[in-house]
Amino acid sequence: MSALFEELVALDKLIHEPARLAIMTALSACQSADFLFLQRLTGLTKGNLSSHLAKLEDAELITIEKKFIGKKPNTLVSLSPAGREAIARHWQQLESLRHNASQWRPPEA
Amino acid sequence: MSALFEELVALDKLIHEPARLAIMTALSACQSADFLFLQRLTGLTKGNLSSHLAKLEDAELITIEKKFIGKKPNTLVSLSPAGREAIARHWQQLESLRHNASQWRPPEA
DNA sequence: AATAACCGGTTTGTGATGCAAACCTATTTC
DNA sequence: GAAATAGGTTTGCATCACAAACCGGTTATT
Repeated sequence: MSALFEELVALDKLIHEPARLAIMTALSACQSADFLFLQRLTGLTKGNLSSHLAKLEDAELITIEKKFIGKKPNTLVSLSPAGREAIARHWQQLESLRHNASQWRPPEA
Repeated sequence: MSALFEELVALDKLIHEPARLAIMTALSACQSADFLFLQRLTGLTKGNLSSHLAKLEDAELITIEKKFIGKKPNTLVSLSPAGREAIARHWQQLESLRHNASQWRPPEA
């Protein structure tokens, strides 16, 4: 019944935020991606991408490896197992909530 | 190509916020609902529900009518035409983004 | 060999936001 | 007539997203 909407309200905001939802969704389609690739993909500025990644890393949803390719620094981002599960689950929640809500009827006044 | 993810990043945050997504989604299934009904449905406190409604009203996505039922004040909330369109559109966006992203493949490095 | 421009980011500053708690006015209950 | 309840609004604070400044190194430019 109304558990539907309470569940909606309680969606994990760390993942729900649009930029991070985009990052996580993109990562879920590949094993890893580098910083610049993600930046171009999402259209975020470096600064914002950097801080979103930091939050996802703090939450242990992604792992970040920094190394040098030749003389250039390179940051490689990948989903952790927990992250892969979390993003899949988030989309499932949204999908089922949307579906269930579409056939929900308010209890007659 | 990457437009997918840029579109995700650009989701309307006014509607995307979980509590408001729940409010709008619930409203989309009925013509109108009163304050307490929405409060029980979403589990929000009065204060937070009130300020979320104020934001939605400012954006002209909902209309709020206050009247008295007998001696008690009563606040009736309904979607505006724009609001009805906006919430439908938001779910469509999410749905199609999720679907498209699931078959997206990163361009080979 | 300076210097300017670029690459790949991180840190900082700030305005907006979500939430909880306090408050308010009127009514009902004890 | 005091206390609880209904139906909200306002206030205060802590967090957050975004832009802009910064930074260490590298590659042109002169």
